Amino acid sequence: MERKLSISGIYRLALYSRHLYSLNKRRDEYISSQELGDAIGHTATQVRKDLTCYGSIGEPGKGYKIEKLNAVLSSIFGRDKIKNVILVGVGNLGMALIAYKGFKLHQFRIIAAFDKDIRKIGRRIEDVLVYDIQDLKAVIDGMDAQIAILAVPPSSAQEVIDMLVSSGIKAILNFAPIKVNVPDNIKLQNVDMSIELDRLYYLLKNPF
Amino acid sequence: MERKLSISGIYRLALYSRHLYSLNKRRDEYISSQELGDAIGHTATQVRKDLTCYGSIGEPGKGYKIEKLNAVLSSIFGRDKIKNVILVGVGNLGMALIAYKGFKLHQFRIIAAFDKDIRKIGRRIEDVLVYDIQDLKAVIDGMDAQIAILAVPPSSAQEVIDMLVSSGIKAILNFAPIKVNVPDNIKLQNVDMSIELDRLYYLLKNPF
DNA sequence: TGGTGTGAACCGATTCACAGCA
DNA sequence: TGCTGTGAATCGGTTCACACCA
Repeated sequence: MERKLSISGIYRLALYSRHLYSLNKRRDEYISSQELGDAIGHTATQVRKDLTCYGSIGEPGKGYKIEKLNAVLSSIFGRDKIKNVILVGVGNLGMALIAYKGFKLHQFRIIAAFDKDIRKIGRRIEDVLVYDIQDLKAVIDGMDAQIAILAVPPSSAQEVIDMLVSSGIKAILNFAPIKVNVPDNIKLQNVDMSIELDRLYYLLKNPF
Repeated sequence: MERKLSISGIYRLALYSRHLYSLNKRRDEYISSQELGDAIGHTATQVRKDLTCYGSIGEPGKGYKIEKLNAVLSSIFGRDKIKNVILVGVGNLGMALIAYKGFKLHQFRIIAAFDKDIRKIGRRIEDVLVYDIQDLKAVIDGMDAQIAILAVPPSSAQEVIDMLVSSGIKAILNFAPIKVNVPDNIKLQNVDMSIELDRLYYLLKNPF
């Protein structure tokens, strides 16, 4: 049980886990690092390096026992339990996120939404109730939610982040295209969709 | 005009560009690598290294002339012109993307949307007309669009990608959580929102 | 003095090469 | 023979240290 997994290693681990999920019903008992690598677009060596972080799961000459590997990865990503998530910002993006099937598929469940717009508060979107952002702390107090998705305009992002942190949220997925600050002990992941377009445009204009 | 910019370097360059935008009206004529670095969360050295890729823009003892640096970065990211983008998949996410202000802000404009659902075809969402995906090639033939945003379910992602490629699209921003294959000359950028949650969950459970 | 530009050193991640086990 | 596990080599990106310029 080493502790030597790069940031992109986590990414790959999640991809391995998903791939195993997708071939759940397959008859083969084993999968090789080569096949797993091909499936997600990485080298066999890379796969083996990543996987040895969690002990010697593979068997020389045979490969990785699918059931066993699946169990290990599922445990790492908590696939066996439902993970509660809250959403702040019920605009277009927020609503799309509530409806997004991908979260449910991986056992993430949005259990509450928050907004500051009176017209939205009290509404129910796909079973998710929208609360007043002012009641954030009170509402999530009894809920076991450590992760928040932030889909508010850039102008109020930092303010809401501070509220989340003081309400006990431990990890934030931020969609606001702005640099926000969080204390060291809070995990932050930014998704900036328009900057991805910038990158594509750059690659388009600067071929190499 | 070196050609030595890492993949994350492009990212940072876009951030520099945005920061300059945000202080457009500032009186200072110059900005130092230190200040620019602080603003986006990187070191001054990193900023200087990144910027020298595009020639000696800075002035020793003074810093970078904002106007000049802004012009260089704006040119790199085509901030001066409107860039046409098409969207495929008008579900919840697709609609949210059409409404997303961030794209407009950076001069990306969605000029056409496509879906295979009869009920959606012909509708107009925020000025964007939804076409039949079957008509993809014919519709975009006269349009100057090289970038596509893909927001379809995983099951049809690869099929649509192939259509996009054969219709002349050169870069794709893919929101479908699945590994898709494109020819070498096509630029691809994946955004997988649920895998970001996986990562956050991992960081939460494996503090280091 | 204050700040850029840049070769050299460093460091972390990936790849190579191969020992060892079924 | 086939495939894992892993030290060693390599690669690329970041940081350091400093020459140089206003």
